[in-house]
Amino acid sequence: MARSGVKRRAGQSGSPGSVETRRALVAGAIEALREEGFSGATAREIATRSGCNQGLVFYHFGSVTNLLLAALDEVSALRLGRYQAAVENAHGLDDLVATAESVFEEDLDAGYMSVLAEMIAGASSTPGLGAEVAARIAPWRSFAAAAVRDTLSGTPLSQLLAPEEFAHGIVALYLGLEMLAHLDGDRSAAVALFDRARQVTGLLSALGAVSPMKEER
Amino acid sequence: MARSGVKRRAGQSGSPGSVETRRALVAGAIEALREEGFSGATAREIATRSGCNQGLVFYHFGSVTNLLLAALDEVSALRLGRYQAAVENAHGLDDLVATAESVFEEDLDAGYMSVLAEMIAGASSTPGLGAEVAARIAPWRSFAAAAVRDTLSGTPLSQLLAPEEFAHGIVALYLGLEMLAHLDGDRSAAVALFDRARQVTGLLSALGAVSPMKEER
DNA sequence: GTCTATACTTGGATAGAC
DNA sequence: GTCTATCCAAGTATAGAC
Repeated sequence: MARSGVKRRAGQSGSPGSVETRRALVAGAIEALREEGFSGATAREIATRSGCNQGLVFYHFGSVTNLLLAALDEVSALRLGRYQAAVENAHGLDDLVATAESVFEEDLDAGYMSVLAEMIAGASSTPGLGAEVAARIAPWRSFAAAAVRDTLSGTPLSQLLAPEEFAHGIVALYLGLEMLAHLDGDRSAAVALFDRARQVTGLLSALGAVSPMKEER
Repeated sequence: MARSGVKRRAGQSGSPGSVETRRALVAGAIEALREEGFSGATAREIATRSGCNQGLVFYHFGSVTNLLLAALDEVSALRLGRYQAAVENAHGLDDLVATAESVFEEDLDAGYMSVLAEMIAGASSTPGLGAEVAARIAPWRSFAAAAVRDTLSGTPLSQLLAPEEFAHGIVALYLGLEMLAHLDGDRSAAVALFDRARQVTGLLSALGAVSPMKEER
């Protein structure tokens, strides 16, 4: 129903329908995680959403957990690329916050952060899953740290805030905001917070605490 | 195994063992949510941890979901009381952050925030659960808002930060920090963040942006 | 490579004995 | 009020036909 495309005929010619099926399953897993949560992302649910058979989950991924991790990989890579591009185009702290807000809303719409949140929360129920999920979050932490470092470098704030610590806080805040927004289907509180943050950074810039860097280079 | 007490003999005298059993089940549910996550908090798992029979879950609470909500109620009331007491005893922004840190670590040790996080994440898989959980989080938001309001009132910062917005951010940050800390079993990043925050608030106080209020009244 | 059928397990929920 | 037994639905996983 929510398939991204019509499935190819099976066992045909040289072109492996395998790739198509794997894609469909991963897409279905993302959808299931997003809409039904970790405990609702079962092999049968995913198979239905993928438009393919339940047995294929195990043929291609060996277990539901592995498929969910593949889904997390997919989402993580996709979004990390998007964030990196967005941050690169942002000039100064002000613009960075504005960018953060728009990408946050993008995530909320597409439910990408939900996938992450569900996997983190679900990790406690499956032995070994925690480490796998943690490994997939590490790049996010370094990404956020690099962004913070770049933005603050050369400003007085860099003396006050350690990038790695700050980055961890940002990731945590994102996660929490998305969970709360998803819970009651109301993103207004999160949006208001971003707007307020922009006000504060605007003020900071005006006070000269933060120089609008990149565009002056 | 992790029972808080030995179970009383059943169907005895006038004193209702019912109360005891309900308590045990709620305690077991909290434990299960904390250690096995939402999807691992099954009737059988809870019953085992409670030291009582699986059928009693349904006799006393009608469904597993209802029991989990009762567990959330319990945890929420318990912790909200603790937070309120702690914040009342805190003087000024500095002390407030220090208090926040110690209570955060308390939560982490006892796994109270885990219960909340699991219920929020798990809400997506059970229709109607989201609203129930949201209703139980509302008091936290108001509490945090009141704390922010009290602390900032009369300071220049109160012009800049709206309590409700800020409070929402704090709740989200707490939630995110606890999820990340629980994921890799490492709270050091969160602790470092709190320490840094204390540094910043210390600096703010020194700059006179925030007056140490309550003790001057 | 995909589908159907099926074995096996676990979980929610109820009935009836005590 | 509690326990045992049991039903039924759902989930993981595998075997074998196509």
